[in-house]
Amino acid sequence: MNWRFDVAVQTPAHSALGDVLSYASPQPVAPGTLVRVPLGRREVLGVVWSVQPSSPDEDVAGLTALKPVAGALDALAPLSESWRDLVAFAARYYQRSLGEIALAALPPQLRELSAVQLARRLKRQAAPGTAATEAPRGGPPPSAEQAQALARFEAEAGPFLLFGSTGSGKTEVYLQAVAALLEREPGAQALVMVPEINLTPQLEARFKDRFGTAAVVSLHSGMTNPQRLASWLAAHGGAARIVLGTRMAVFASLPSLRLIVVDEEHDPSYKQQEGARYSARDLAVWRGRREGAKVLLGSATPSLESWHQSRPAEGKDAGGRYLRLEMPTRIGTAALPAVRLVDMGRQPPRTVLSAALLEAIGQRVARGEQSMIFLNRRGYAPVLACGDCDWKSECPHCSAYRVFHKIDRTLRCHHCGFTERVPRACPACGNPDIAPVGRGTERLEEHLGELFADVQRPDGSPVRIARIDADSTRRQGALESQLAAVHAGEVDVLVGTQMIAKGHDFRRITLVAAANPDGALFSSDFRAPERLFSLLMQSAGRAGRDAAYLSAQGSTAEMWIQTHHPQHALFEALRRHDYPAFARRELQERAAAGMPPFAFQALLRADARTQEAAQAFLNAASAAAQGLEGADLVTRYPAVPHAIQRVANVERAQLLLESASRAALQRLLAAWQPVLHGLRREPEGKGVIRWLVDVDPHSI
DNA sequence: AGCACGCCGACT
DNA sequence: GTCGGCGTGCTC
Repeated sequence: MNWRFDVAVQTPAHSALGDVLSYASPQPVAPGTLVRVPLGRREVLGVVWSVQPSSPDEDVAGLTALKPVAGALDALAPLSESWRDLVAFAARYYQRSLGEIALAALPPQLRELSAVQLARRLKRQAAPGTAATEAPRGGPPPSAEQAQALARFEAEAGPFLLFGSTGSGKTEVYLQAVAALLEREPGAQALVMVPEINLTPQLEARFKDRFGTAAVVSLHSGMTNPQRLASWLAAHGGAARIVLGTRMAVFASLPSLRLIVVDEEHDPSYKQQEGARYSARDLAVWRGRREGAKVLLGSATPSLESWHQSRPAEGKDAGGRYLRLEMPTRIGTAALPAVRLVDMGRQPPRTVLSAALLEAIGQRVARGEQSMIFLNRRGYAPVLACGDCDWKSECPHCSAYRVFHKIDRTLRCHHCGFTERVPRACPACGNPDIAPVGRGTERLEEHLGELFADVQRPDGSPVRIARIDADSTRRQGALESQLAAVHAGEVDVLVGTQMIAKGHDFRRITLVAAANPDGALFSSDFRAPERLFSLLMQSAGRAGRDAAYLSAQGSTAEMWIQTHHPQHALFEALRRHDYPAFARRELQERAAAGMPPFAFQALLRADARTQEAAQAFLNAASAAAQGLEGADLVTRYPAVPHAIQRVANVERAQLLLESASRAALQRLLAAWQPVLHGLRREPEGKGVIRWLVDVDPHSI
């Protein structure tokens, strides 16, 4: 008897190959087994998707003889059917090949290991891991709100949206939910996801402290390949009770998965922005339902999708599918910071930091407290311009300005990386008077130094100003050491981009300011206000985290916002820390405009040498979509240039699809895929470098 | 995507 | 005479 294996291998997204390739084997294995198979001249790792008896002369895809499987990694338990379902769903939903998702979900080192090496590795790992899980240490007694949220979590099926303000103790709820699960079911597994690698160490410490070192493993791209393999094997073998990780962890093999936590579920990092553009949060919800695991999404500023999905039943509306748990009170800390709006229209022209804000920061410096100022623009100035002619520091390769970095006197393109030394004089007219326009974090840092030159700390020493952004933290470990300096009180005023807004528990910061957040108010990106609100709420949460410190100082926590639109509803809601009010308004606008979450979107993007070629491909694709299944329920917009039209001499264009029916959109995308592949060979596809489909795109 | 094969310019 | 440029095409 001979067997035919259909195997998922890492076939490229744009190849004409099918989802699975067929191989022959004299022996059957269970689906989900990892195998090595020949592919062209190389040998690659694959996942067996199905196995069936076959005759040796069987004809598959025009081939008369199948190549034999090179070997099976059968020391490893096969990947479960539910895992394969998750991979298959993600591949289908995000329009990628099965093998691409499946292989990306496995630790990279698995590709290099032979069956023998793997077996040895498994034996080594199994030995120490057999120790029984330690009994979890008890946590602090839950607050009334936490207890109530936990009680509902235990009683209902979910999925749940835990809406808890910063400092309300969401993490403690996660810990207790996991503790209750493990007490009831000692063999169960929990998956806990966070948006960023930087946030895993502190969370890992808390979980290990509660559940013991052996029970917890991490899974993220900052780990070395051997570490990742070890964690993955511990999860797959069931030895790890708790897996902490970033979005990639949603694909971890977890045979006894019973609980999935998605912390900061609104965070854009959950959406992968290259390759397979999946949303780990959405896949977590899907996976939870498929595997019967409870799903707990948590945020102080939920995504409007999740907020809408968790709306209570009202009148004729049956409500959303999620259950909302609310924890409005900040515990163990002072009240939320007072929000002060500064009307920049009433300030002298060209004011960078208003007199009132400077005064407030100065007072805090004098008291030995810390302040933090956000500006979402790194570098010294976003543009350099000639005073005589109309020369500006455009990037020759992109449709964007190069940013002036004073530190090394360079003009740097933040899109393609093209860097040159700053010219001595205008390259166009020779005028030596070329000047920076606008402000970045570098310039703000310098400006503050001048403004506070005479301000003294309590001990009479000069004020200490520091900056944290992608430039200051380029070196390995630089972020950690700079954060440590802030924690140690070695900094009085911290300037930075949004990277300092997230998660850091600074105890002595009492004032947070947003220098210039107006850009997002009238952005062409309809999600910009949502991101701004969440960023400002999160930033506000950095101030006054330690109530004891505040009262000892006789100080209060403040969040300052400099804006030309102090009456804007977004700031009004922020002033009252009222996310529900913000969400209500925003959802009304989205509903009226027929935008997500009231409609579903997908983008077709094309990159080409010329904008015409990119658009020609998209328009041909759009025309070819006419009449395909689902097309009647999907609106196809005309092809337009991307917001940043040219990057590294590649022209980019995109076409938006929108439908009130997710199913119709999915049907159209599925039917479109072969058409798009075919189009590349046609004259319309000439000059197209690549194309891609982005389902539920984040920025359009 | 790899990794071949394949057909034209400057070097030991 | 060969080393090597990346264009085109295939992988069960």
